[in-house]
Amino acid sequence: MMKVDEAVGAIETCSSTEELKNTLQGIIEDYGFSSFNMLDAGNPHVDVPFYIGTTPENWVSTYISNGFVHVDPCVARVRRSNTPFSWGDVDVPKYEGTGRKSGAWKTMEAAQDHGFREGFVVPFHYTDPLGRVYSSSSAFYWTDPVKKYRFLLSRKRYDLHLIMIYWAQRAIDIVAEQHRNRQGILEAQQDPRTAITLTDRERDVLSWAARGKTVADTAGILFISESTVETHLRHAIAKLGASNKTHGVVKAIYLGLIDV
Amino acid sequence: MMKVDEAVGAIETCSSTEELKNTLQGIIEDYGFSSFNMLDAGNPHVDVPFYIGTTPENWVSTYISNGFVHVDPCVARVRRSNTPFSWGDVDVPKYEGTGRKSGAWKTMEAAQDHGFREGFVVPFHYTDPLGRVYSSSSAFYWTDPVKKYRFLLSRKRYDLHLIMIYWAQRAIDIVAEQHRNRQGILEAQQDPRTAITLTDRERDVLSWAARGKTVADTAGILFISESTVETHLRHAIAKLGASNKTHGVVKAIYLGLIDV
DNA sequence: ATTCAATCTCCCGATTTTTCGGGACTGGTT
DNA sequence: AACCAGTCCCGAAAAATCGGGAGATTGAAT
Repeated sequence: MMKVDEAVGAIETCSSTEELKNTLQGIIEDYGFSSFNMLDAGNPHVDVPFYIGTTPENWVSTYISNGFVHVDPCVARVRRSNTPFSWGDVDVPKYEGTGRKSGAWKTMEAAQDHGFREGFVVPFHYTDPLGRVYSSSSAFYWTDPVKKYRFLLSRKRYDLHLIMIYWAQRAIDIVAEQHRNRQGILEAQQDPRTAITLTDRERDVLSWAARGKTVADTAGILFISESTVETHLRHAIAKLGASNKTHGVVKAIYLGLIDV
Repeated sequence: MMKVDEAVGAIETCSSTEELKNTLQGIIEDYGFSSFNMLDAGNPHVDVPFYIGTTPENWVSTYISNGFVHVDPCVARVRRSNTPFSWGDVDVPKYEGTGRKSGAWKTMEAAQDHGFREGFVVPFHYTDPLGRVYSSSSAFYWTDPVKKYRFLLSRKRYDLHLIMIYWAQRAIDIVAEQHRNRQGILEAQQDPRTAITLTDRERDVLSWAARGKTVADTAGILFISESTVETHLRHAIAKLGASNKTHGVVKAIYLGLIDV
């Protein structure tokens, strides 16, 4: 079996989502899983979130058409958790044999019907270069006897976690890069000669401006006069080639010059 | 040397922050590091963030009294990254040899002065059970020759990453539990990502504002009166709970409501 | 020791822009 | 009928922008 650092190395050399998908499929088959998928779990109200995976088409379409994203107990847990878990460990409100089945219950039942006896889910929370936060859910699907799964997991749980973290990261990077290339937002500024450098104070006033503070507020916070804040702000806006405070703040954020 | 799963096992049995601290100190000494710390890196405007670590008291006080939290390039990188890195790989705005030193440069210089030759930083982004998102920065400090560090890292980088993830998680869990006991249960807030819906026009005016356009500019572009643009802007700012145009634009970007 | 450039600090006055509180009319949808 | 999105207006107060100027401090280079 492939070692963890070999697996991660293989993942990190991938340059397309297709390649990435095949690489991971190879790795997890090694461990005994049948397929996997990874989806953006950030927003419960989106019907068809971002998705990559190798699970059979009929399972994907069942999942989507039944709106399981909204009720899947695994996805719900992923949003509030950081530790990997098995399907078997998720507590689904017991079906009492009477009344209506809960959405969570239906989801798990449908997975069983598709031959998935167990699954290993890895939550991954991450920030993009703008500092925006996302959550993703990755699942490995198991079709063999559960007993074998238990044995595997007792020994390889951390390996799987680590591999999935690096895989998810790589997937995000590739998608983000494609998006950047399509939109052409952030080129140009790579040349160190033209690179913009703000002073500490300029960054300070921009950061506070980004948080909605007025000049007067910022002056109070930084313990300097309003005139000084205005001066820093003017210099920063000029350096950034922006046309006003709002534009300056947005540019600074996109260039990674300030955090908010 | 302790195996990874043993280390993680040891971490997961800890029940107090003190115990946790000692456990990790033992583990990293095994790897050759001198000390470590972990701090909340959520936002750059907090003076004394949550902190646990074993770094010498004089380094901690230097770090705090100089306000390095605000300018530390490692912390800045952690906020927008998910992959571990070494201090040596952080690009500090080159010191041009003239004028003042930037805060980032001063921070790295001070670390050197305290005998830290290298460091390994692990970002960790996580959600608590209420769905709130945090970022933490963990650093392992190295005082031996750098060459030995490079060698260690080439072989143990993933082990260190994994250990730190589980450690950070355990630290958060313990602190959260103590906090709950003291303060009672905090109510979960609505996820702002799903709660706010802007109308098409509101998004339009915000997008143009993000590009630096004034109300008059936007009115010309959208072919509507200035009054209308103002109205849309006011509504958008109110919906976003922002305090002015700049704040509104920043919030909208972070919530993924507008693209620029 | 001197010079130099960058940074940080502060002020003035005039103009432009934003912000805030109202209100009002239209055209769809539910 | 009620609601929402979109459109438009008024007036006054608050804030930002612009283009100057100017002294203090700092760290590096000659």
